[in-house]
Amino acid sequence: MAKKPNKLKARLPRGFVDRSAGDIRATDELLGRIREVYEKYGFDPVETPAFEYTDCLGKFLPDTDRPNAGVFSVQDDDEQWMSLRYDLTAPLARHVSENINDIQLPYRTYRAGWVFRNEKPGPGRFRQFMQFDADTVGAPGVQADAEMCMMMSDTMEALGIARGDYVIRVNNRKVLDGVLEAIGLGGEEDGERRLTVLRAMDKHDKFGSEGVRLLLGDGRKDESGDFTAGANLHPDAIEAILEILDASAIDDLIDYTNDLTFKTAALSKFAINEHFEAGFTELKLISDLVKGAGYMSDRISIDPSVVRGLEYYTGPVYEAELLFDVTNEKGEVVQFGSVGGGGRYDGLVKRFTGRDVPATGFSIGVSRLMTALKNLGKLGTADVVAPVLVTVMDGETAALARYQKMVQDLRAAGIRAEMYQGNWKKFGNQLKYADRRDCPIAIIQGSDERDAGEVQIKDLIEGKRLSEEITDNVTWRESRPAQITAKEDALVDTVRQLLADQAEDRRRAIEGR
RNA sequence: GCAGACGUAGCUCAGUUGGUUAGAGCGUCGGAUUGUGGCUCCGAAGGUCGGUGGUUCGAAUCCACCCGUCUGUACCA
Repeated sequence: MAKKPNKLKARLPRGFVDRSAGDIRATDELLGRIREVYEKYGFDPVETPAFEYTDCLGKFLPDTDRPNAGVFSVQDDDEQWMSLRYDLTAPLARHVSENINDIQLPYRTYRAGWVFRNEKPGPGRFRQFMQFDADTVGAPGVQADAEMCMMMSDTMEALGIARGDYVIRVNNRKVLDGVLEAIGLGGEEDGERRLTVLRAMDKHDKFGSEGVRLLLGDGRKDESGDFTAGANLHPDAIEAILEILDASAIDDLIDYTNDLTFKTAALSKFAINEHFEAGFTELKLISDLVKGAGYMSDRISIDPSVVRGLEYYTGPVYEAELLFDVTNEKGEVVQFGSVGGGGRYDGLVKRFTGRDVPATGFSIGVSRLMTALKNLGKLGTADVVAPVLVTVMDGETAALARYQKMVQDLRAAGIRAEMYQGNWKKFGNQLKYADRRDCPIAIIQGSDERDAGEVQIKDLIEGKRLSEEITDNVTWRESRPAQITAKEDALVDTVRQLLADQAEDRRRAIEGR
């Protein structure tokens, strides 16, 4: 037997997805609502390309065959390495630096875009995803950070997430640095262990206090038997860090009525140092600013356990967390974590310009947020009605022109409409097409109707309901359920009325549920 | 990256201790019905059994390696 020629296998690279009409419409709606908030705060859009020279993106340098795992990189024909952006912050720093003389600082700007990460994909975790960022560049004061927190809060509520269903948690890198210094990890040589401790703290949500205790101590073995080395901290230091993680607000840890002192048992064994105090002062200021503007701790909460962006954040860091349960398609509650975050990055522009250009900003994970909102039913249910289908019973040019005219009249009246573009000779297929496409109405005009100056208008939704009561095909066909005859010049008005009735039925069905 | 589980038609899955031509349901397409969706009936298409190599008279089945999916974990700007 002759082997069949190998057909090309149609396949998508792993970690990438095609987006459906529903996804695109839902995303557009989401982006629109976020944009409205940013615009109201006085931010302007800017867009940068998907590719950047690799060295401009940050820590990855093109000195090996592949610049690094984590980024998608290619070599240009002049042999310079370029990479797909993995966030929107580094490209913004490049844009500002390149145009520093033309940009009026402080520069308030927002942008949405696809970013790419070359890492292991998982459910709800892709190698291409969308972020929507806002940044203020050239603003040194923490009032800029406070504004970012308030804007994140407003954004959550603009998306229909009720107050109490989310919280913006704020911390400061300087506080964490101070704690690390206090427990004896302040030295140059302790960089790696500091990272280990911070990563362990970041796992608190996932593993709980006991898991973190292991990671801060000897290490932890996961359920597959794989072992993660620990930070080997002194037991007093471990307890101190766990006190921080278990606190829900900074007031639980610090007594600042007179002198600044730690309240809790283990932390009290350590001294408050300069870093800690500087960080704490900034946090207190942010707290006072947002409270002054009416944002209480149910919206923006100072929380010393927030760990983010270990590499480049220099001061305040903040993240938006959802507090309601998010379930997956199997109905299981999933660990959702944050849907957005940011912080102050005073060093990024300086890398290019040598000038101190302090900046702060945050990023919303659009794809993640959309998953959560979809499960909450807060988005994407604004259904778009499929087009009215004008069927074709006669392929003669004059007849086709007549059908086209009907379609154009409907469109001119603002009604989505299309003429059947498949093989018109099989009429049954035209209605089958309309049915599967969820068309609300089909228009039929054969020679009989044409001679009488009439059209048949078929309510496909009502017809589908009636079909449940009819069991034999002859009756089904001859009764022509939910079909009315109208004069051709009344086509648009009749369709409009029918669509309005259908919309009313849908509204009632939703209310009745 | 590390550890484990899994991989048979478009989808969900059968397939005996290794034994002839690998099956079912759903879906798709065609017909009954060339001017009416659904139901019903009839028929058809669709498979390198994830890939490669090995053991064997003989492999979907046993072995090795590779690829992919899922779970956990590491990294995550």
